[in-house]
Amino acid sequence: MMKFSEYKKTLKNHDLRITDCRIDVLEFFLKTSYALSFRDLEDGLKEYDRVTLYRTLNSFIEKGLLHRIPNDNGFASYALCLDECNNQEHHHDHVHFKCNICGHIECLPGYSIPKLQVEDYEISDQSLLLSGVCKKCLKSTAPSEN
Amino acid sequence: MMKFSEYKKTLKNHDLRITDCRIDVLEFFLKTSYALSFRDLEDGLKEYDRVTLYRTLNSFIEKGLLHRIPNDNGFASYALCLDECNNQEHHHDHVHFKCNICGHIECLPGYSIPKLQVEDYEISDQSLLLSGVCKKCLKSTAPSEN
DNA sequence: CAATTTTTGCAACTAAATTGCATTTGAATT
DNA sequence: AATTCAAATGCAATTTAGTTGCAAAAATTG
Repeated sequence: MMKFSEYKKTLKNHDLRITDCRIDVLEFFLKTSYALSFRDLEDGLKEYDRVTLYRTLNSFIEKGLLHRIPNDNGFASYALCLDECNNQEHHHDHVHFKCNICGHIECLPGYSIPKLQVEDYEISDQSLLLSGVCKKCLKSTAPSEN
Repeated sequence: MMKFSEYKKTLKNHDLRITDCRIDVLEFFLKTSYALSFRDLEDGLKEYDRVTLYRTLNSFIEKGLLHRIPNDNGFASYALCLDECNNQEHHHDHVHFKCNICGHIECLPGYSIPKLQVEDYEISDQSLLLSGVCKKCLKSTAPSEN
């Protein structure tokens, strides 16, 4: 499988040096369907120092590879940006979903935020967080119901 | 003026004991048009211990008097709930606005979020955060422009 | 493969938030 | 209004999150 060289290409495209840590972090995000918290990273990649993981997250964000999703519990999580993002510009008009059962946050790339006009205000950015029960948890909690 | 007894009533209605600190915190929120951070509280109410302020915020949230608005800078802010909220149920389908000039976050109670249907997901709550330039800052930064 | 720049890991540090506990205060009851 | 019990407060100590400085290691460039 060619994963490794794909990862390298992705990092290069975002103006990031190729290091073991960055490759592992990138892979972690790619193989996970939901947004990861710092804690998730720390638990999943014990071979790297906390500080290095913080710095990796920050450089990924700075270079447009990740975006930060603030959470009402105070712990932000992070998800891969769609291809539109880069070093210069970030576009995050997509919708996030938080499941109240499993707690995972995910991006809903297919959906975009209905543009709202607010009188007397100039709106340049918007972020929408939905919550409820996600696809997986719906299946596993009520399989017989319908 | 009857403020004081109004405050008491509000606290009682939310199943909260009446204390000096709670009255002052409630008043602070009522007299401020934007959401307050913990820091705002700490600076504005120096007569109380930080710990007490933390606990006051938490009990207000628990009893449905305040809601927490996560901020992308990591510092949440807090705003009074509309009347629908109580001990049992929280409804926060209103819109929040963050001004990139003054940094203040406010609720936009007149606006509600267009209901989004997402296939395979059960949506129970939604929160929309807009950002841009608020009414006040628009006026003060470009008074001659129109 | 040598030179230069960036990244990493460690230790120390700062700041935010929580916990335990003794004391004080609020409110229900007599 | 005095008594009682539960809840709230303040302080000290602690935990947790995140950052900074710096020397060593690794990555890029030519």
